[in-house]
Amino acid sequence: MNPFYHRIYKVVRRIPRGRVATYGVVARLAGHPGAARTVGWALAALPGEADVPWWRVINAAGRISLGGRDHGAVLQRALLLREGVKFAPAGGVGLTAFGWPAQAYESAAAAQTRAASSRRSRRLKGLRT
DNA sequence: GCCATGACGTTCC
DNA sequence: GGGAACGCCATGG
Repeated sequence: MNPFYHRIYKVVRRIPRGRVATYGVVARLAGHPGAARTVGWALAALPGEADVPWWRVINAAGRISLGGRDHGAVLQRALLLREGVKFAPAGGVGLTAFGWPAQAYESAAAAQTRAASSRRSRRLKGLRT
């Protein structure tokens, strides 16, 4: 297990129940600001039986990123709901309310609104618009 | 060692 | 408010 992954997992384990953190924040806390993608990679490598609350990690928009990859998105939403995390009608989580650490989202609220969702699909699998 | 890919993020148009 | 581009980092071929 690489130290990077270990750092990431350690940070994720620190996320309190009923709270969520973004990939970017986790990456920052893990000592690798900007390595948000790597966080996703690390979480994707989780066996599932690991003691890491991966479902508490979402993107900066406050949304679940799994999408159509698996049906994991449904599972993740269910797990979060079970912990008391409420989803907005739009399908997003209020990071200013459930984000952890809260101080990391005070100024990030504006950004999340703007970057609600972006070019994911096209660049992801070559799907053109 | 270079190229392509991905559970992301921020900024510009 | 939605879409497109660019940047970052680690992994796999």
